[in-house]
Amino acid sequence: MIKQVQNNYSPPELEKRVQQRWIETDAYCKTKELRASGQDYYFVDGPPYTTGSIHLGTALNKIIKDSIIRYRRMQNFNVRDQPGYDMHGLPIEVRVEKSIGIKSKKDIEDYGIDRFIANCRDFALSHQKMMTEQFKDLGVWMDWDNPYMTIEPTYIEAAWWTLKKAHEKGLLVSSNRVISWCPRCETALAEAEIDYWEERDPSIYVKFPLRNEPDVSLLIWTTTPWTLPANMAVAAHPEYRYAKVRYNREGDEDTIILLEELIEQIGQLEDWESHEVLEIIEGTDLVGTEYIPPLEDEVPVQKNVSGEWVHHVVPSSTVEADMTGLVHIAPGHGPEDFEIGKEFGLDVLCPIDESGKFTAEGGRYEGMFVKKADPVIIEDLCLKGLMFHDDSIDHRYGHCWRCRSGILFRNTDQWYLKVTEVKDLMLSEISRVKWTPEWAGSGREYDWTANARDWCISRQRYWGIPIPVWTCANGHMKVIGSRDDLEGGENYSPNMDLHRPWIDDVVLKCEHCDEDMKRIEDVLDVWFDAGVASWAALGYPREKAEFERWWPAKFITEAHDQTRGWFYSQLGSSCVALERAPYDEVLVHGWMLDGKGLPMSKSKGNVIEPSEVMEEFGADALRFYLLRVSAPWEDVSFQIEGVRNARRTLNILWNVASFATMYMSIDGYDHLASDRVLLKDVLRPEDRWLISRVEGLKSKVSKNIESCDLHRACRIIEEFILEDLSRWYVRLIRDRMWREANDLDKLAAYYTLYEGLMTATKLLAPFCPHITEEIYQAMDGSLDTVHMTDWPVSDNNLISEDLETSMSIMQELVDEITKERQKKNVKLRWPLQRIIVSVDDASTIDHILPMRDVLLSQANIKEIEFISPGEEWDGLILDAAPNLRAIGKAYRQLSTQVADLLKSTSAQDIKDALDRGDLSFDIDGKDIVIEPEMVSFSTSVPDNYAAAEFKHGDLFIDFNMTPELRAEGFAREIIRRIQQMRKDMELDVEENIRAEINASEDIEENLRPWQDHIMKEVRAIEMRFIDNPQGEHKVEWDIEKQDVCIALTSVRES
RNA sequence: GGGCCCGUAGCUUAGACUGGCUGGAGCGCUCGGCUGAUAACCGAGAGGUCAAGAGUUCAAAUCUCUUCGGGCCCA
Repeated sequence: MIKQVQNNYSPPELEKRVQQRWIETDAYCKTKELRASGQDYYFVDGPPYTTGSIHLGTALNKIIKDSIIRYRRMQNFNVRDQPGYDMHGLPIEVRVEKSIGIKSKKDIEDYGIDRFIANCRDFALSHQKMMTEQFKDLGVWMDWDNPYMTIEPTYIEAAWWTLKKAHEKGLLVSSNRVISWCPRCETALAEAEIDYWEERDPSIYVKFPLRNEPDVSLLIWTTTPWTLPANMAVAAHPEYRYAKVRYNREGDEDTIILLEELIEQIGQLEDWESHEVLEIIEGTDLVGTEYIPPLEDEVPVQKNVSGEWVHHVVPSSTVEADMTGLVHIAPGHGPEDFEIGKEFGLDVLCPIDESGKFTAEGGRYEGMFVKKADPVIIEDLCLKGLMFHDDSIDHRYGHCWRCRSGILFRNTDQWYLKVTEVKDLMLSEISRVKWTPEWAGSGREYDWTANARDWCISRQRYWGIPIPVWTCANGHMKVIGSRDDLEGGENYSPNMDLHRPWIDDVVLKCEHCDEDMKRIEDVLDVWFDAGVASWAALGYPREKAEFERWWPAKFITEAHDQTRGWFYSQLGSSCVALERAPYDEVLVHGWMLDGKGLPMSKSKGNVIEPSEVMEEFGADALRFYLLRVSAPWEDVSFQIEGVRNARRTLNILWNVASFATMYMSIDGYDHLASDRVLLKDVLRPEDRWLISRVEGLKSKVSKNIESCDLHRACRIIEEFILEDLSRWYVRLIRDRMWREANDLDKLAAYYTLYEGLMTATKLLAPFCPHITEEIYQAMDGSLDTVHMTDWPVSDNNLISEDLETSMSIMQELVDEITKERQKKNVKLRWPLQRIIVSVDDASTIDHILPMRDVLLSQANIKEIEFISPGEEWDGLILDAAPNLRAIGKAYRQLSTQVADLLKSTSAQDIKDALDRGDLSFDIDGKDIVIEPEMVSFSTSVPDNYAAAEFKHGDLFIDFNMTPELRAEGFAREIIRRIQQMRKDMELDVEENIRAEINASEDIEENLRPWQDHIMKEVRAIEMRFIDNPQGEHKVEWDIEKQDVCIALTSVRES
C-alpha cells in the first residue's frame, strides 16, 4: 500500500523520525540478522581517540565507513561492524592533569596514581559515550552496544600477547639509546608522536681552541647551546678539505679552522675585511686534533671524562658540507652523536634530568631548564671570547604532539620493537595490500616504512597498557602474555584492574633464581594499542574461533595522516606477531579543511561543528555533500553552500516521491501486485527509455563504489535524479497522471516511475540512509528498513542504446524549439502547426519516429515533417544574386543590364535554366549566355518560420497561427489559470468545482469548442460564461492583453 | 631541504592515465519564462592568461622540465 509522503522535506524532523523508527523496529539488528548467513566481511574501525567531540573530519571518516558497510550489507555480505575507541595515552593524561590543576609527574604521584587513573578512565568513558551519540546522529549504523575499547582487560591481554610473541622472536629489546623526550610529560616519545613546526632558535658559531695552539680554533655551529656542556668530540668529514684561516680587520684578528669552501661565507658573518689562508688541511689529517672543550670551567665533569677520542676530532661521513663543515658531538643529546660516540668509545654524558633541567653534572647550570640555560651559556661563551658569531634562525623543530613542548634528546633505557628486522616483510606486505589511491601505498606507506627505525614503545607514564615485563634483581626477565601467566602472583586476583598502579603491586617469583620479580614501571606507546586492534577486537588470543573466522581485515579506511599512524602501527605489530599485514584493502581518505583550504583548529577559530550543519540541513545532506564533493582521497575544503546544494538535490528527490505517492496512493497502485507482463506490453518508448537508464545506472553506481570512487557514484545518482527522473520523465508523464484509475497507459507510467524512483532510492540508501528510508516506507515498506533490501543488479537486456539515442535527440529538439519560441515570444502553451526536420542521416529519422509523440507533446507541435538527407526543404526561399565580377569579365559594358535582367528574373527560373544548361538573354541583339559562376544562390527562411540547427541536421519551425491553434492556446491559458486558483484555494486534487467566467466575445468564441476539455482538466462540473462571475475565489486575469475574470466555487460532496 | 598529492570561471568541480572540433557542468550573478512535484523548475547571458614559464608535437588543460602556491608525511 503506497502512502503519500509528507508535503515538505524537512530533514531534522524526518531524520529524527527515521532514527526513532529504527529503534522501534529494531531495524539495525534485523538487518544484521538478515545477512548473518552471507559471506563474512571483516571491517575494522580505526578507533577515534576519546577526547572532545567529533569534528567534520571524524564525521567524514564514519560517513565513508557507514556507506561502505551499508552497501556491502545490501550485497548480502555479513559485515563485522564493531566500532572502536582509542582510550589510553598521554593526551588524556594531559587533559586530566589540567582539569585537576596539576602540572608534573611528581604532582600525579602526590595526588595518587589510583585517583589519577580513575579520572582518566572517567574522562575516556564519558567522551566515548558522547562521541557515540554524535555518530548515531549522523545516521551511522555500527554495533554501538559492543564497541572495542582499548582499556578493557581482553584488549590489554591482546597487546600483552603481541609483546610476548615479539619477545619470543627476539624482537622486544630494552636498550640504551638517545631518543626524543618531552620534558613536560617526562616521557619518551616515538617518531609518530612528534609534530614539527617553524620556531626561532639561537644559531651560534662557537670556537673550540686547539689544545696545542690555543690561538687557533675549530669552528662549530649549533642551534642548541644547551648541548655544549655535554660536548665530547668534534666530527669532520675525512674526505673534505679544511683550511686554517686568519680573518683580519683593523685592530682585530681571529684564526679558525673550517671547511675550505665556506671561507668567504663565514667571513661575511662578522664583516671581516680580509682573510688569509694559512694552511689547507685534509679532513683525514684533521682527525685526532685535540681541542679544549669550551665550557670546561663551567662544567667540571668535562675534565673528568676520559677516552682516547674525548675532545678530539673524529672522522664521520655523516658530516655535511654546510654551516662550518665541523660538527659538535654530544652523544647524550643526539641519535647520530650517540652512534658516533659508541664507535669511538666516548662517554655518554647526559647532564639533563627527566624534566629537562641540568643535574649536578651540569655544573654552573645546575637546576636550569635547558632552554633557559641557552642565553646564559651564550653569555658565558661571549665573555670567554669563544663566540665567533651569535645569531638566530627560524627552522622546523619537533614538539610533543600533545602538549606542544619542544622535544629534547636524552639518553635513556627504553623498550623497542625491532621492526627494522621485519622491515622486508612489511614492505612486501605493503605491495600486496590494495591501496586506494595506489600512490598511498606504493609511495607514502612504502617510503615511511623503508625509513623506519626501531619502534620505541615504552612511556614513562600512567594511563596506558602496562608493559608486561617483570624483572628480578639478578637481571632475569619475564614477559607476560595473558592474565593466566599472572596466576599465583602475589597481590594478583583474576578480576583485578590491569592498569597501574594495581598491576605494579603484582610480584612474581623468578623461575631462574627464585627472587621477587617486579614489573618495570613503563606503559605502552598508545599507538601500539591501536596497532593490535584487528585481533584485540576479536578477543584474540583468548577467543580463537573468532580470530580464525574473521582475521585478517578485508577493508579499512582512514585519513592520509595515518601513514605514520594506524596503517603503520597495525602493519608493524602484525608483522611482528602474525607475520603478515592485518588488512587486505585500504582506502586512504582526505582531511576536512576550512573554506580557505586550511586545516580546522580550535586555535584558528575556524572549526565547523557537524551538529550545526546537521541542524540546518540534515545529516543526509551533510553526508551527500561530503561524499560527492570530491574523490575520497582528496582533502575537502568545506563549503556550506555545497551542503545547501546537496539538500536541494535531496529535496528534488523528495518532490518526485511526493508527486509519485500522491497519485499512486489515490489510485491504490500496488507495484508488487501489478501485472508486470501485461504492463510491459503497454510501456511507451519513453517508459522503456527510463528503464534503460535505470538499468545502466545500477551498473555504473556499483562499478564506482567497487573502485572506491564514491564521489562518482554519488554524482551519477544525482544526475539521474535531477535530469532523467525529475526534469524529464516526470515532465513527460504528467498528463498521464490524470487518467482514470485503471487506465493501462497510466499504470505503465506508474510502473516506470516506481522503478526509477525506487531504484534511485536503493542506490542512494548507503549514502543517505534517512530520506531513502522514508521514501521506501511510503512506496513499499514490505521490509522493516530499506537497508534490508538487496542491492539492485542491472538487467542488460533492458538497456537500449537506440532508445537512449532517440531520447537525447528528442531532448535536443525540444530544447531548440523552446529556445526559438522564447526568441519569438511564443509560450509553450500555444500550439504550433508543424516543424520540418532536415536530417543529415536517414537513421536519425528512425530514431525520431518511435518518440514522435514525445516531441509533439513536449514541444506542443501538431505535425512533424522530415526532409531526407541530400534533399532540401522546398519551403526555403531561393535567392539569386548576380556575380558582377564574373559577368563583368565576359560582358564588360553590358554588365549592368545583365545584372538587372537577372534581378528581375525569379531565382527558381534562373536555377532551373542553369540546371538545364540553358540560360541566355538577348540584349540589343546580342546573345548573352549566363554561366553558373555568374550567379550566387542562397536560401532564406520564410516569414513566420524559424530555423535552428541540431546535432543531426536542421530544424524549421512554423510559427503561423491559425484560428484553431489560437483557440487551443486560449483554452490552455484558461486551464492554467484555473489550476492556479484551485491551488490557491488549497483544494484537494480530486475535488470538483463550478466555474464562472467573463471574457471578451472573441475569447469566449475561442473557448466554446474546448469547454468540455477544460472542464475535464480542471474538474469542473459546471462552467458558465456570464457578465459578473461570482464564487468563493475570484481573480481578474490578463491573458494576451485581454481581461478575463474567473470565479470558482468548490463543490464538496457531502 | 626531501617524498607524495593538489592547483581549471567568484565558489565547488568534469576533462588529464590514452594529446585532436568552440574546455563541460553545478552554485552564485544579470535578464526572461514556467507553475496541481512548486521553499521547485526552464531558457538566455556575462564570467576562463586551464597557477606561471619553458620544452616536445602539425596540435598541449592533458606529456616533460622549472618556478610559485596549498595539503599531508618526513629530515
